[in-house]
Amino acid sequence: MRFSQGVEWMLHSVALLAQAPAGMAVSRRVLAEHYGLPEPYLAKPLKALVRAGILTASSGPSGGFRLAGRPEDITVLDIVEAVEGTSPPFICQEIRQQGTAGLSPAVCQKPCAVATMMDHAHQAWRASLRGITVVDLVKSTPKAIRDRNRADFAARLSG
Amino acid sequence: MRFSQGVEWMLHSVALLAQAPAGMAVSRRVLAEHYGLPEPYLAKPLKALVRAGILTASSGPSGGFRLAGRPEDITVLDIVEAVEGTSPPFICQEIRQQGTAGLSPAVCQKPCAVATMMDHAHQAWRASLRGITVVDLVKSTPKAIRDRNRADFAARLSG
DNA sequence: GTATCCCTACTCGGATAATTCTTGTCCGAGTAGAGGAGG
DNA sequence: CCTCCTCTACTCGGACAAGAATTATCCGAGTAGGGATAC
Repeated sequence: MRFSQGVEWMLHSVALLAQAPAGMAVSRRVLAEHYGLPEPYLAKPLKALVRAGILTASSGPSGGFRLAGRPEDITVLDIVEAVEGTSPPFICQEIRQQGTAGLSPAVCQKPCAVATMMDHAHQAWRASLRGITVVDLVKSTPKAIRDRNRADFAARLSG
Repeated sequence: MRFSQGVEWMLHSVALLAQAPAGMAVSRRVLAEHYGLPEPYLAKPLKALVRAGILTASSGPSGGFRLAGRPEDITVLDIVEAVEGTSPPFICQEIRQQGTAGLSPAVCQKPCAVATMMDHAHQAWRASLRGITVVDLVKSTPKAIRDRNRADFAARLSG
């Protein structure tokens, strides 16, 4: 059980987009070069973020991606679920209703204890990620790096 | 991102094994018929539980699987991690060290904020599952079902 | 009647194919900006 | 000098292969129990 790499890529990319000057769009190519990632495949998770309403995309020269809303309103959970999907990792197959000891559907109207507890754990995981916003992510990065990113963006705007 | 089906199978199977009379071994075939599962493939996750020390296996007639320890000492987390592995779903690839904006290893001695928070969420998930034992699982099943399981095991012992 | 031996049949364990999902890649549609021509 | 038009080049989006992990399956090694036999 492992998350796709797109999760890490998008968490870092969104944090980087939050550091861009207001109104500036960052292209897929710039993101790929910034982190040394395979550029074509970045399209897949980026598109997922656009569909989820986290990013907006614009075409043409000086086009690219930018945040759709305020960084303090975007949680890490939003990003992770936009890439990985909202489906929980554990999906009850109701095996208690099958086999020689199969239970009648009448008895199984309430979810079984296994499914309930796995769901509780999943909600605990979600709550942990929902408590962190993109602003928190940016604040956690060392100031020297943020300064360098700012200078990098400024150079791109002028050049 | 989805758990393998073996997780659900083993959670139910261990709960069922906990209801068996002391010393009685339940074979793979009985488990498969009980839940209507593909019998040959049950071997894989069952073997994982044996390797993890949760179950013990015995060969020959009247052989099968039984709990290795007391049900109150076996947590749900033990079972899930025995089947799925202990590797966390998010593994930091340190992309901040790559690309044109790659950071020097000296700056990256402390894990990045993304990895730290994903790990916190994973630990919250583990803590939730660690708080539930097999005894809790059995107690959560309706009494009528437990009685039927007990009668079923008794019939198997005599017949 | 009892103890011993053998044999059958049932068990788990590892090695082996088919399928689904993630990963990686390519090319086409669309658009904004730059440059040149005309007024 | 200003405005309009065209053209270029850069962008995203969807469709297309390759590899890996999960799912599913088979057959062989080992063992415990039952039955027959000898004492």
